[in-house]
Amino acid sequence: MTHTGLDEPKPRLGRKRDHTRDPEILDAALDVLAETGYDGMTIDMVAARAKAGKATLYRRWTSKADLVLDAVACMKSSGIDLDELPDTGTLRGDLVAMIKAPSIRDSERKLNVMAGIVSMIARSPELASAAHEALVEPRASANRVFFQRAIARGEIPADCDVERLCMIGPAMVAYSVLMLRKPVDRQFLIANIDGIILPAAGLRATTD
Amino acid sequence: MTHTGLDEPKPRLGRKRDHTRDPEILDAALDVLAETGYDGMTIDMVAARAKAGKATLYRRWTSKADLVLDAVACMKSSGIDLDELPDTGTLRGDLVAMIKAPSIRDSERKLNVMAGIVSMIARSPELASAAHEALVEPRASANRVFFQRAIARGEIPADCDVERLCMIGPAMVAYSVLMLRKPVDRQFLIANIDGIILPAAGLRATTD
DNA sequence: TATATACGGTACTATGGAGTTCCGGATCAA
DNA sequence: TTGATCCGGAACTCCATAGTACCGTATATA
Repeated sequence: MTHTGLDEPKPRLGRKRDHTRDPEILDAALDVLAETGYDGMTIDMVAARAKAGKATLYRRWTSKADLVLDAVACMKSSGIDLDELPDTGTLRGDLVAMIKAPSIRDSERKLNVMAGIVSMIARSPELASAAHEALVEPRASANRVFFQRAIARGEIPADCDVERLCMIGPAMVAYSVLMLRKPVDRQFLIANIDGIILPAAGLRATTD
Repeated sequence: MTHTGLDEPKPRLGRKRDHTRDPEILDAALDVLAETGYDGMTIDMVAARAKAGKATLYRRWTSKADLVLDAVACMKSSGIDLDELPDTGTLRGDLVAMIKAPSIRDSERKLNVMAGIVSMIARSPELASAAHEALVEPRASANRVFFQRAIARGEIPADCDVERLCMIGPAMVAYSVLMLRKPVDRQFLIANIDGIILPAAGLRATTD
């Protein structure tokens, strides 16, 4: 919700800027970004999608790059809430509990946004870290909690390579969506958990 | 090496087209593609890199899209040779034998090319299938051979989900390079084999 | 009510790159 | 040698889009 637009100075007179529209505009930008990629996206498209004037966009963001950076950064606060993670008592239960229709749609959208900016990322460290914070880190953090809980419970060995285990799910989803262009479903995610992640964590066939 | 350029009709008179330059030009296109992405790449860049004239490129390919499509398709014949796969007698041996410095460089280049065209792929089915054939399928095919051999030997269960197992390695590499922007090394790949792939295939700690 | 600024919308300018044309020189066949 | 076609290179046209300017209108303060 917070963004880095140039909205700090408080002018004294005249009509106030309608900041309630910022999220709508950023959301429109993300839609266009996911559909056409960074270079295919035009400011006119975003303005039209948000039913706003092009000048309005340039009043709030200095450039296309600035708008995209802000839009990507603002995805951080959507989706996974680290304070409300499931806690089912088992590693498998926690991982499965993360599979919900809205969560699948959310991660698919994030990946399409990622697809639209990957080629930029190599040339823009700012965008790279924004994308990492907003698209990669949230899900990795959630997984980290689950695996550390499982270690604390003695459910899996303490010398597990947690960072590597955290990658498996996101890596398989990203590969399926971006490389194979195959949308993921519940069955795919469950099979990843039971067929790859749990065995890699040292757990054999599920008894959950 | 074979490409889809417009080189069929044999003109009768005058100087012949120097087809030995085609691979150099396509290779230059791949370099630029990997460095700047599809939209960042200009025909002038490719021509300059290949020390060729822009007109020469347009004599051979009808458009930028055509050139890129051909360049991507031609990667198919580089890298993995399905007729010369290692056969060490164990699944782990085969997988480890695929890890070689040139192979790592090759797959890193392929992934950077992929990064440069992902956003196009959603809108160009032709490019999508070319990329799949050249960048995704070769490695998956090699892995398929290894897992099927292992099943035939009775080394791993016959009801293994081979397609899913084939994805793990490429998915982890792609995630590391594209999402985490972390180049892979031998240690990373070995850890993936021992920590994820073999356990998922039903093999416990390595005895190889 | 008067003033200042935001709004959505349209018209404009400036820039960069796709694709074309033309050049002098090189290389083939006859 | 000649004529056709290639080559690398440079100069060009054309178009899309980033970014700006201005319109009439809406909404805030004073």
